[in-house]
Amino acid sequence: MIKAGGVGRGLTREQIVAAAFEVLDEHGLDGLTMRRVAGRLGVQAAALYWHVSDKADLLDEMGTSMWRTATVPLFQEPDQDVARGLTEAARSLRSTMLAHRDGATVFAGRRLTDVSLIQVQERPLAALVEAGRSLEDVLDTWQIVMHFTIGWTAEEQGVRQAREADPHSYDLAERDARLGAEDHPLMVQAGRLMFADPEARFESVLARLVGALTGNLDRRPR
Amino acid sequence: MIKAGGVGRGLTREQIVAAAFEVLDEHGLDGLTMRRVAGRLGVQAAALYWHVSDKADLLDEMGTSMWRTATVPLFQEPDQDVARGLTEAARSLRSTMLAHRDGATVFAGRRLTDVSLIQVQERPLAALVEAGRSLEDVLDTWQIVMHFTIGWTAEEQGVRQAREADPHSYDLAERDARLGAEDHPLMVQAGRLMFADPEARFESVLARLVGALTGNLDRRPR
DNA sequence: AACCTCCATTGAACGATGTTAAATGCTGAC
DNA sequence: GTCAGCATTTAACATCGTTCAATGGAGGTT
Repeated sequence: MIKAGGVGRGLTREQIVAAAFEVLDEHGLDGLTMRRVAGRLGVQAAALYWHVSDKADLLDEMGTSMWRTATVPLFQEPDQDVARGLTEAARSLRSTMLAHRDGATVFAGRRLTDVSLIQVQERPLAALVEAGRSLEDVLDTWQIVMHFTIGWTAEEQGVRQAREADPHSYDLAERDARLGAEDHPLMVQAGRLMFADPEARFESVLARLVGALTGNLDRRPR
Repeated sequence: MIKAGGVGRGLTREQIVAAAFEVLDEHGLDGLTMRRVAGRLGVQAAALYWHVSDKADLLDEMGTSMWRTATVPLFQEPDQDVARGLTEAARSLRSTMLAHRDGATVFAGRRLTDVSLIQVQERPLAALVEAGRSLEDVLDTWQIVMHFTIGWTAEEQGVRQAREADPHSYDLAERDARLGAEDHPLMVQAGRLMFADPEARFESVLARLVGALTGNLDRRPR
């Protein structure tokens, strides 16, 4: 039997994770089964358990992998501009989550164990501290932006995928009717805002958040 | 057979949801099975499917229920103080999620369908708008705080439960060793900050966020 | 070249899960 | 007292994660 890697010699954890992402993108999180992952590698399901202790272990590794690719840009020389550094990090995290079906859900639930991923944060944090802020301050800012980005993207992706599956599901007129449009004018208008051009809206809200957190004194956005 | 409700008359969706929460608190999200929920009601698993179309449907209903109790305080006459209104909402949401095992995970993943829960937001949003802000502005603020709270609480609860299961798992000394303490002084110090008194830390970060979002912008024209 | 050892995978099975279909019981209206 | 239809049971299916003994094979040793 020819192995997917081509080289033929035993599986690796990375190959399994890669195959798992392919299955995820194709069948979604509910369709991500050990047998399917194994099948894609030309192997029986039980073989995976030599390299991976659990399905949870595999999912953790997937989350870790996403965090790894999301933080790659942060390895570049740290940005002196605090606001821009935060913005870049948030953008990168969002796009890595959006790159995979159910990516936000997979990422959000997992616990990242790999120490190197914690170590990654040393440099960007140091850059912020050097900019004259306390560590606690920097930590708060960092975590606020990260958590906001994860939560935001999770919802954005949920809406996206529900729309792809059934374009009718977020139909505005129907929403208005269900809502009782005349009694809830604000929510009607809010629907217009929330479901239009997610890219632009994320950028706008992110700019607002980062601006508020870093003190947008010299900022004249756009 | 005596029904759990006591009245004996057919099951209700609410009873099922209540039983599901009991199972959730006792066995966690992984142990939340249809048979166990049914068992707690003195009923066979298949009986649930008369009232509930799916397990996903049940989970959605659970999320909706949590959102409902979280927004109860917002029904009181809307707070004129924008900052305090946001703070109250965030606190309420966090404590509802913490009230159930894996509560944050259950809540975060779900899609809320019940229109009344969207309608709830009309009043607090109106209060904010009346305070002289644009709807878009208010919506951004609201969503930032909500998403931050969800993401933050999910992580907080993850750490909490991991510690309960194995107090060793977040041991600081061990963490330092794994990290390479001398090479990552900031992350060492960060660990001290992050894992101490979650209650106080949430309050502090929330105050910081709400302050940044409302404080300097309150009087500023958009 | 034959042996042996150990790593990696197979084959087969187990229990549990979500879900469905038909059969059955029960209740309230007539 | 009969009947319709709502609600539940019984029984089964496919599939899932996971385990375990058996097996294959590659590489070093003799």
